[in-house]
Amino acid sequence: MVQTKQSFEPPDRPAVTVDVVIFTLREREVHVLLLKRRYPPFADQWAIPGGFVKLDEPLDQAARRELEEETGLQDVYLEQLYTFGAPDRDPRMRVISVAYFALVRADVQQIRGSHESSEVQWFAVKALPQPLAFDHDQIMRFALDRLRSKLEYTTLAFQLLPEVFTLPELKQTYEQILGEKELDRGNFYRKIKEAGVLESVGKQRESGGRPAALYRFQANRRDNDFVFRWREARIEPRGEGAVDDAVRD
Amino acid sequence: MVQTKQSFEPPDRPAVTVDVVIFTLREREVHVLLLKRRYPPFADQWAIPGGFVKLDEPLDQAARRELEEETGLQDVYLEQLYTFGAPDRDPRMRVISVAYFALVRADVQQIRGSHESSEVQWFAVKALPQPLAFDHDQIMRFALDRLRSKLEYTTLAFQLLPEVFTLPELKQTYEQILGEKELDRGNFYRKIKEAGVLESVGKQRESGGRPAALYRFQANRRDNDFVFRWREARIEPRGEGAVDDAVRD
DNA sequence: TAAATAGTGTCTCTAAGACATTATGTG
DNA sequence: CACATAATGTCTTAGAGACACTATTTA
Repeated sequence: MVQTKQSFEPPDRPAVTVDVVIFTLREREVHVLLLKRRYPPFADQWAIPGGFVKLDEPLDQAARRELEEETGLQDVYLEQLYTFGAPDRDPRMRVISVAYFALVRADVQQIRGSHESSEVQWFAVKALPQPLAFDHDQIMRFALDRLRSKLEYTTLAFQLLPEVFTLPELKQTYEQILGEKELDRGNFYRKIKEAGVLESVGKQRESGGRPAALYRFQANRRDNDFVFRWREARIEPRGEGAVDDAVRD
Repeated sequence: MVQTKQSFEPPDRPAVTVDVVIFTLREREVHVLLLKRRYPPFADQWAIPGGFVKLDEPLDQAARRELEEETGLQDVYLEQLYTFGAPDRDPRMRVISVAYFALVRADVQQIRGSHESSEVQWFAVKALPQPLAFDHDQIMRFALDRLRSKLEYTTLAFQLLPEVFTLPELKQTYEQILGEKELDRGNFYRKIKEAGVLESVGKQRESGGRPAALYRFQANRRDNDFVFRWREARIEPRGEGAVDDAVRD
């Protein structure tokens, strides 16, 4: 940035916001948190939580602040997603939005009643209200695509589960996010176990049939290169272009 | 973004710029374009080209404009990289920079003498001036990481090569970007050919020994899922964390 | 003992990696 | 022919996928 010439005063400045797509697991299904707008534009439509970036505030911190305001949660997995800056995305003024997504553990999803907005609600990603306000449908698609593609080669899924979980639960989480296809139990267990990121917690738990063993995620084992890759769950490229390709705005 | 309450007037706004890391191939080596700053801050240091986003201008378009101003090129591969927004990244004021990277074909790298800045120069990525101005070292690292990781599963490399090229040239490009390791010729050719993205241009070309066959990239073949994946060229995770992980600013 | 769910074992086949061999140009 | 580089072929092996089988609980 910043050329050498011109007096360093940008003419008019766009506003900059941070939007955070917050994922969690509820009743074994992936959900996102949305707010209902009270005033125009897009009154009564659902929107991704977000707000202005303060002048002396890092972007990540702004995202964390939003997250904390809406959910009361800290220490959450947070990752910058993409920056959306179409000039007309907010009819009132030029707003550039740096989008983030967050993964919230299933066992701590107490939503603090937001002081800002009357209606805050978790929606299953399979049953999102349509359309969302602004360009939030697009942001949501980006977030889901990113989540899906990173599931393959990272341990992101563990960030959604409670601290202690069973392999069937983990498998179901993967299936939830990757789409409808059912993963092969044997192959799934084999891969996960070979990755060596699980710590057995010995206990058991009821579930109708044979109890499943409980595990904890071994975050410490940094030596592993977490590469889970399931061809069987391969995500077919979406119509408009690949997940992280080419140019968009 | 945008809450329901508060009067919709953000207090003070950060400036927003677009920075573009421009890659090309020169003398078989990967190069990036840098500008030398004439005035403080960071006077006489090299910087990634960039500039302010106009109030009614999409981000991508701002990036293309910068690219065109510096290189005179259009129709170039361009991809948004990441948004950098640390409050102190520019000592003069709060500047949020949306970084892009561009891949310029090797056969059209005539740099237009920029009207803005006296010194514009291509640097081999293996011999970059250090340190760059602002947080541009970080941006550069991001760009290289992204390029490397996407080489594995996309056809990005073709965007750097001239329209007609040989397999040895393609292989060398991969090697250049992925690091020092030499890829196995047999395995490389096999994978590329099996991907079915090459169109033979029959001709030959001198090179000391047996002439290599010429090929053209078959961009049209949209049916393929381009997945090149070389374990032999595996990129070892950098010290500070994986390419696209977790939180940074 | 039937139903339900958890967990393990095994076979096949693809494809990655290593490496040898052949092909085609020049001096 | 020697040399240089291009291109193809072959063997081995890891691992993904399919699927069968065993284990452990409740009704």
